[in-house]
Amino acid sequence: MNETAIFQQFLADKNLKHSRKRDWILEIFLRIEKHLTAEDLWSAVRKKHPSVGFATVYRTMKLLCKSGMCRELIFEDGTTRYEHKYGHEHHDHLICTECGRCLEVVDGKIERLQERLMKRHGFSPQYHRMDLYGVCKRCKDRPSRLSKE
Amino acid sequence: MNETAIFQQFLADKNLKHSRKRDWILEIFLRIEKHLTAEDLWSAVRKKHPSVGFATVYRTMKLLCKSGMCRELIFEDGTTRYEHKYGHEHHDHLICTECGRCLEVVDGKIERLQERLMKRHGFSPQYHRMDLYGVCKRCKDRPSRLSKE
DNA sequence: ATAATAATGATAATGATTTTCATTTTCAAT
DNA sequence: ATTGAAAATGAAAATCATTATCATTATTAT
Repeated sequence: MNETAIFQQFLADKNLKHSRKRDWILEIFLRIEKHLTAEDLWSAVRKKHPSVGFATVYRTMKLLCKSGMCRELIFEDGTTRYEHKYGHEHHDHLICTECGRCLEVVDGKIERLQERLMKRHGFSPQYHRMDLYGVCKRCKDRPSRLSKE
Repeated sequence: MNETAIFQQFLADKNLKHSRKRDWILEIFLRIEKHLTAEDLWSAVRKKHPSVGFATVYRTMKLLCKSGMCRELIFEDGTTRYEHKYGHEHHDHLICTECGRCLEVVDGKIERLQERLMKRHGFSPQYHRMDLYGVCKRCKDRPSRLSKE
């Protein structure tokens, strides 16, 4: 089952209705492999479908989250962004503080140690979030960086 | 040098003025070893000093952050909270999803692996944030939990 | 004490998100 | 295809946390 089918199934299960606008929003969300704000997504959607209001984008994103198609992330700078979840199971983030580039990474050893750390403190592990910040190679090598400092 | 002295020094260095209200806010912030919202802190301050307005609390928290006395954290639920920074150098969080209890932890092995992971991807590590969510022992053992599920 | 400047409280403004409500769509039953 | 009930929608208003404005008050160096 692909993302669209799963979302349709989710709507059916909840006795919600299928709609063309939700299709459009999901379609465009899936096309863009970035961490988008609701605003970002709305402007992308409007280009093709100017009739879609921003409230519908917000409402649809909540449904996409519930259906497992996306995940809402609040970053250190306070922005709320959405990332693809289906087919991107669990991962952490490696974020460049210069250009904002964001890599999805997983490290099995760290995952195991996190679990051990929780258990050592008497916790039953559920989930976690790990964001690692630094300067990416591209930015480090860029000569323009020197003049900044 | 203690927190108060450091803050006074910070103000002096920036040619900012010392004030009684800032003292009160810092004093009460330091007394409460919890992750407080600005609202939480304001109500704690008002109990002793009803003349303090909320804008002053917000303004003072910004200064406390800049002076290294506190750190602003945005949690998964979207709330912005402040934690003590001085004398709590770097740590990660272990959060109970039932009761909200929050432990500060550090694991040297994880720290080292995080650094390695970043370097492997060409990043120069700067800082990171790791929040581990689970159910704490106290909540796990509480019989009232059974009836909830 | 004075003058200059920063700090403050009350209030207005902001920005992101959510809610309301009148209208339009969807969908299942005819 | 038509209908009717329920859900979805857009536009505007409401909300919530936070920040900015501005007239007044407090602090500090002189």
